[in-house]
Amino acid sequence: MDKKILNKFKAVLKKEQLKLTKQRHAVLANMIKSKGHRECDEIYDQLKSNGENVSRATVYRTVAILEKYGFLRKLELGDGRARYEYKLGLDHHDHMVCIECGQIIEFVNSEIELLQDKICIDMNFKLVRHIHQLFGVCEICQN
Amino acid sequence: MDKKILNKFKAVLKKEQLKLTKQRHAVLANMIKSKGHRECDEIYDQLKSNGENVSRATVYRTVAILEKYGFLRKLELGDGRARYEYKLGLDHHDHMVCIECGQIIEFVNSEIELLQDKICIDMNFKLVRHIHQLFGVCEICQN
DNA sequence: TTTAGTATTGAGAATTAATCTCAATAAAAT
DNA sequence: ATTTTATTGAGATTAATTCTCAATACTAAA
Repeated sequence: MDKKILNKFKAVLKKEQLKLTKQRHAVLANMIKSKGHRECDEIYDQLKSNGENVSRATVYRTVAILEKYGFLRKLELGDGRARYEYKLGLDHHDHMVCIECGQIIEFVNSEIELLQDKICIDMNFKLVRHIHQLFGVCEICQN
Repeated sequence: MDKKILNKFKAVLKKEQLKLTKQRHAVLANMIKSKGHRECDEIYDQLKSNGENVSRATVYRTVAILEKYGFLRKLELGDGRARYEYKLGLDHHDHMVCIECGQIIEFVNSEIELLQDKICIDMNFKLVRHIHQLFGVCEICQN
């Protein structure tokens, strides 16, 4: 794992009086390696098949820590399962979701981001995070 | 209940070979009356305490129909419970959610809507619905 | 490096929103 | 009024997630 990331993780853990365990390391490493929009069970299965010993409960717990400290972003796509994507140091984007095939497409629009910030300033709302998801039919599924 | 709305509901039901039952009427009437961002259990409890006989299962079933045909909008605020708001004939808005007190504030921004439409056109994505939620700390909770 | 102190883990139970089942019932069509 | 068809309700079921707690693994201090 990249040393900078690992050091940041160590720093966060120390600050919060948490310990760096094999399991936590494995979950973070796995998220960094296979970028995507991933369910906990998927992460769990993949670690298992790599022979790494991590329980489902620990995956859930770790992913929550990683989200809290900005390593991961949690996505709720409305199908009852949370997804996580690695985000540390990457540019912000939002998501389009195809309601036919489930494909997730990323989009970026800085104008929208600016307008969003402005709304929050105007309404004296301290923005922490946001969700902007477009649901519809992707190019492929339209044919 | 407003006659226009009722007639539209009747038309939808007929087209889908569904029947207009006391229960369906009660759920719709309740949603129209008490506008807000409502959980199914809340709707259920309120109907119960009004002496109206509707089961939890029927509330869930009815709310799904009403969403499908544009009477209601479903909100997923990331707390694992779906909310519904009455929307028929009302202007579109999105939501800010205070992560301290849970308050839901509505906001409107037509510029963002336009940009959003443009993105979809550019990417050849047929937009059906969208979610745009801002999570942060509201004015009151900042003090 | 050993020990003492504290946090973490895993297996399975518990929780919880939402959905499903199916016999009894109610609405619509004839 | 009768027949046909959809709906309802009670409770069982599902499925994602969280919880429990004894056994285990990390960390810091001696």
